[in-house]
Amino acid sequence: MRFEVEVAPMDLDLTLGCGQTFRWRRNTNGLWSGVLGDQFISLKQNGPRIVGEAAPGGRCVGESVLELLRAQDDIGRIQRTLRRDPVLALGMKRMKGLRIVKLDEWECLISYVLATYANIPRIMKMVDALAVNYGQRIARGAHAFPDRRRLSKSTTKELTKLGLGYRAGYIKELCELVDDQTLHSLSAAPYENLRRELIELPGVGEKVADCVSLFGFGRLESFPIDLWIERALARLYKKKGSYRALRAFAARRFGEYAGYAQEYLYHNERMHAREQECAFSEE
DNA sequence: GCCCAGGAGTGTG
DNA sequence: CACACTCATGGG
Repeated sequence: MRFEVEVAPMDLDLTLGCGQTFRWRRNTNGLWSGVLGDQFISLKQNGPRIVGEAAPGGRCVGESVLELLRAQDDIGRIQRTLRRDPVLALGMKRMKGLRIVKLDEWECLISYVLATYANIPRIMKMVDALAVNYGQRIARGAHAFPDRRRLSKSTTKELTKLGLGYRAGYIKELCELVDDQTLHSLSAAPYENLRRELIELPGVGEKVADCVSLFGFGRLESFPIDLWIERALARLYKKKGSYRALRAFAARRFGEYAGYAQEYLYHNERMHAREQECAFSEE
């Protein structure tokens, strides 16, 4: 079933490829494929339109894609707000098509617990291993991300063997602790409460809680600070310090759209490290 | 082989 | 509060 949605501004390669999400792959033709719910989906950008394809009978797939890509975000307004920061104002326009994604809460929580102290290729491999081994098989040999019930069937030993390392125990504990009711109630919680409750979960510290708040629960004021963001803040703002201090700095400086500022800085810093085109520079 | 990775947990000063 | 150490492993 073919569908078409409009999202503007939009850069599909940046949005799906910058390391926010771990289950979307791009082939050499620029076709992205991934899974939303129990649907295997292919996406291709055609200017302001996203042309997609899903298995026959897939319902509301277009809506799922609009949600994933946060089509309702007013990027113009967000960038006008962030432009008050002179560093971001410098090159933010070039990243207009980079959007924060909205992931499934459970998948996001598990994914970012796996993401601790691992690089992105490895995270993709771990998440994929969970899907292949415990997720429901769907179209074209693809697998849905396993829900709590399915993932509970795993053992710590199996998970370790799949390459999760010390993260295996956290995943087992999360299966016991986090049910749909928990996620539902967290969805309705104010950001600070959500963050506090996430941090109480095993394997979830401040950084993971901020990622899950941002990408899983859609809280745009969240500002996850990983090694790249630490470097960006030190290089571009001469700002160093504890997580708490950096977080307070970001909240003051970037306000309600700190999440977008974070994603711009994160992407920019990685490009800078690769000595590729980067928009923000200290000079 | 070496260094690094979208860190967290625990213990100590 | 700030450090220091451990955890387990694949990717570049």
